[in-house]
Amino acid sequence: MDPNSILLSSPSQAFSCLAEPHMEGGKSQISQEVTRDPPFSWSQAPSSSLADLDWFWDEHIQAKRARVETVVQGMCPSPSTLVPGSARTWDSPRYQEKARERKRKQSLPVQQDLPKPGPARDQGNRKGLGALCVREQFHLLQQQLRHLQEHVLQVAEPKDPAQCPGGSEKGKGPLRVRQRNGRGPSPWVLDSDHHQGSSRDLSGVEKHSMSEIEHQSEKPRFLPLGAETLLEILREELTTAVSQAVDSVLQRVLLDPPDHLAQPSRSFRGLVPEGGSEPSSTGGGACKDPPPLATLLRRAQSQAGVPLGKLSLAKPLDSPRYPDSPRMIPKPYQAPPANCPLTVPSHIQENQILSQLLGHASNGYWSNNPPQDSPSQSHSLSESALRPWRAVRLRPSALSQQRRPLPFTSARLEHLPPSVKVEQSGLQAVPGGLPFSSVHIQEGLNPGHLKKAKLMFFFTRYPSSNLLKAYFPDVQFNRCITSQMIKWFSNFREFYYIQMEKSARQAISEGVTNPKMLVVLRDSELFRALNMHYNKGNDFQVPDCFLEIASLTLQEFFRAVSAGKDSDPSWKKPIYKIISKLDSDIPEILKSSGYPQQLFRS
DNA sequence: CATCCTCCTG
DNA sequence: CAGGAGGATG
Repeated sequence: MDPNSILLSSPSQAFSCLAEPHMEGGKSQISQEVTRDPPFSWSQAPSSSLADLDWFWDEHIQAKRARVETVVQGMCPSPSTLVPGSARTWDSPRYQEKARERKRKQSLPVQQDLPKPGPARDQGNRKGLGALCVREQFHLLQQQLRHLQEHVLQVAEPKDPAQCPGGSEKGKGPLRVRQRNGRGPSPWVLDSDHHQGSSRDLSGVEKHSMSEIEHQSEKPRFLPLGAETLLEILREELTTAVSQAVDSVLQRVLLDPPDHLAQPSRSFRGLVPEGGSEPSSTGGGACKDPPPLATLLRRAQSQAGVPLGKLSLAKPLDSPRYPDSPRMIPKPYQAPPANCPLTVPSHIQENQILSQLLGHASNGYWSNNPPQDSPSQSHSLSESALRPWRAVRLRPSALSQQRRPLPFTSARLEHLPPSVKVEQSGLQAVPGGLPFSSVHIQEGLNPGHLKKAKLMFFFTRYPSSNLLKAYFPDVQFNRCITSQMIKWFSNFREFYYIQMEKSARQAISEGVTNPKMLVVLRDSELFRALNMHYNKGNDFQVPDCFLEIASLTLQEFFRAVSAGKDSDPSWKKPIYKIISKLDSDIPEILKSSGYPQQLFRS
């Protein structure tokens, strides 16, 4: 549908048709629109509306509106001051809306089995073929472990036993240091060229199976504080690194035959045997191809970098500050090598993985500097005071600098081709009951899981239960747990959509007419609200693809409301449907079993 | 019948 | 966020 076709010269105009008591006219118009909308045929408008039903729906709608309204008003105290004519938009005349609303005929359980074009759908797992590969991978890992161990030993060597009475500081010291060193590449490697020696703590590592590393908890008592600290760090890092690496390798091997290295997507296309999941056409893409909006996205994408001609609306907003560019500076996670992660030989990747993991949080998602956007935040503060709907902004030229939504740095961590989403339930179930991935399965869900789920929401709004199982290997799934988690996402969605609708309406009340003008930026009100909700503490770098989805959602709401679709009781359904198709792949880091804990130390 | 989704409420 | 209702789907 051509966005321009729904553009209205003024927002008030958009709503005037609702406000005016054109009962008949309005109704037919709506139903027409709906019916001629092929993709959303489910929102068919049964034209049979009884008089009493009208009344019923009037109240119903009123209630609903009131809800949103209160929310909006909380943020937009005096919209009328901005656009005089728009004040009455969806506010005052809401009774008069011909509540042609028929029964809550909302079909479309949206997600359900919309064959998620996404990679993350059910994949068959191929066992057996990978045995050889597994071996190979293990060798590699072991070698790497050996190297690491060498470093460890060097550092671990007791310098002067007498100096260290005992690890009184053990609790805090390591943690502090770890946080400090969190980013850089293996810190200890740098200054560890001395001290040969052995700590019983680590000497046995190699002999035991990897998973046992975790159990080697006794710590060398007589190490100098520095060494002890390093040891502590190392041990933890190694534990997570190894388990993660092993997990990934296993997953890949189990799910993907050896030929996966060269042609990831191909190898999987043939695999998707069951689950009605259609062979993902996305190949390597993160955000799957969104059929409906693909063009829109692409357009936006192609527009990026092209100086927009008339941004008269935006300019006033931005001019007070610095030019847009600073805000657009690529975030840390715009990893350069992310381009060709899949073509890299696996062992290289393996190395990178280990070093990265050991380097801790070198995947750009973790922002150790919470005030990441501090510069812009300070601005937006004052600015938002002036502009209630700061949430939306004209599409800046630099938006979506890296349009390919999935070039996260973490791609380097991603063994699996993006299109390969492990959909099996955890690794515990690995054949042969490998001792690895000694995940401490626990009964219920803890706050860590909730937090993780929220972060996952940045990538997937409609996760399947299988996906959830795959990403929470340390959770013993049962009906209850599954439902609860699904409920979580449902709640997330609710909040998300409410925010979107709110912002869209605000934009409309501000006189915005072109949906393309609406864009969610990191310093926008909307973003802050979302970030606050899903990423309290800011310890995660919100992926750009989420911003794009958010922008899209916003635009869709804008269009719908502008077109008066919101008089249809199920007017949101089409939007839900669209959004449900735009789930992205979730980076591997989020899958690691030990993940929740890692969050809490930051 | 089971599962999931939205909406509403507390 | 959890519960529950009502509806859709397979």
